[in-house]
Amino acid sequence: MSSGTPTPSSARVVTLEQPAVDAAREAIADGIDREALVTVFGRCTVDYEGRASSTLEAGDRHVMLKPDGAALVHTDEGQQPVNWQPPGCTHAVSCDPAGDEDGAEGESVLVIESVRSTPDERLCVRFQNVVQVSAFSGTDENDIALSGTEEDLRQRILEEPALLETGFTPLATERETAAGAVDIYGEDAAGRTVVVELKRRRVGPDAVGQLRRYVDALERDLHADAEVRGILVAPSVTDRADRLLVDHGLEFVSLEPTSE
Amino acid sequence: MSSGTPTPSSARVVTLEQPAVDAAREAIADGIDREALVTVFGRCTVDYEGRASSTLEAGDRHVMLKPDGAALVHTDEGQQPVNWQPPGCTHAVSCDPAGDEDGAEGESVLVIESVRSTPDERLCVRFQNVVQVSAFSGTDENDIALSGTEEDLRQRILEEPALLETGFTPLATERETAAGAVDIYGEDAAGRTVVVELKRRRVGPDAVGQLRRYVDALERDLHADAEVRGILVAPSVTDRADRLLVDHGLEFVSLEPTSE
DNA sequence: GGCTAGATCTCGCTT
DNA sequence: AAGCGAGGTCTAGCC
Repeated sequence: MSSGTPTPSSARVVTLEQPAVDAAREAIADGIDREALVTVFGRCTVDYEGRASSTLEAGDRHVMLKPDGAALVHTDEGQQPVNWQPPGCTHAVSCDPAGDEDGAEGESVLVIESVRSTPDERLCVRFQNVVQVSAFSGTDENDIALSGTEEDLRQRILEEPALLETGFTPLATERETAAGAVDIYGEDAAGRTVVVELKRRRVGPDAVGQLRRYVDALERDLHADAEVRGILVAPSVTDRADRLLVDHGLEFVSLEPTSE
Repeated sequence: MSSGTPTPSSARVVTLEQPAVDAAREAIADGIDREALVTVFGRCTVDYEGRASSTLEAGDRHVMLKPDGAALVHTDEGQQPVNWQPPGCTHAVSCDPAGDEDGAEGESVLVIESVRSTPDERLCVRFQNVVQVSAFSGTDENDIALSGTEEDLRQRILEEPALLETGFTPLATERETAAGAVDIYGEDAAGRTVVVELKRRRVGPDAVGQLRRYVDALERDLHADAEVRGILVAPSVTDRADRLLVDHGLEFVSLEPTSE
């Protein structure tokens, strides 16, 4: 399928600049129908109601509607969208009479709504001015390959258990306890039960609490005076987390997800 | 400053469709210089190296470069970008000889790099085909107004402490302990110290661990046999969290951030 | 659908 | 710069 020359992309775009409201509505509706990725840039207000509720007065923003139902409203700042809707929403576009101070005007505004249920949530973007509408179609067959995750750290220990400590033997991953699944369950050189909690980066008090719950649960499960060791594995810990570890008789081993 | 008619937006856009590599490079560089919000859609590969590392083979994606240094790479699926760079990065755009199988070709590809330090991180997007380049300029003076947050829940209780329980008296918010700041610190009708942990939504085991740490820390701080009550306030709790509450002698009060 | 925990979490705040 | 916790977190996996 692939040749020496780059595969010519089948990607397409339809772009409108400064469109009239109705032309914008049509282009957006068409893009949604064609399952394109639709973007709209212009001056708009944004209202959200659902798990919480929010309002945002007029400003120039970039709106992205994805064919899977996701919606994103971006300002010129921040990595995160100022408003959004998760995948699974239904996008709708329409024209409304301008609901401004002068209701008698013949002007109309472009309205984009993204709605979902469970939970009921609605995002409404009203454009006073549309600067650009684009509808992108393309293909993306490839998934991202990521390394340096907690899963990599787990693999590293399973392949070389001595990294944790000499004589450590992993017996299970995701072993279930009354408090939830343990990252690595095993035993030490002396045959004592070991619970290992993995974190890909420096950890704070939360991770200690997690490990503590697993150790407590296992000590009950395994009956009586069973001694269960809890080991937190991470690149490093904060001071407060370290104090908590000591207070609760838990241990720490410094390891990173990947070697170097 | 604002009149009866909608303020004409000063927002502008420069759009190129199917640009030659060098024209794309120039438009993007110019947009970055002008502190515009720049978007590029086309077939690209993406490489990331930093806190973790990732690679992504060719596909059609939407790239957004923000003037604050943020970079986002979106596919047609998901609310989250497949790759990104946080605000504070430096964006750079250039043309490279096509690094494909046939190195002798005169073709060149468009390369966008976003780099930051602390931690050292680099994102590199290589476009085989550029379908559209846009550079948006606009203004956004307004901040979002959000309600239904934990802060709203706090205000609700401070204004009507009896919502927690009859006779409750708040004494401080964000009261510092050895384990961190407590959401609400107060005392009950009998004069006993009360620690309140707030959550805007249904909570699991984590929140119980948090409350537990605060109560433990205060019992040590306040000396000896001081009895400290810990109350978790949230709309609801999971079964496992409820069991943990009971096990550790903690209490639960059901409250939502806003009244209906 | 709910529960649990991870994430290159991001973001804001405080030290 | 680091620590800490909130978030409309989102997302994946499992039950």
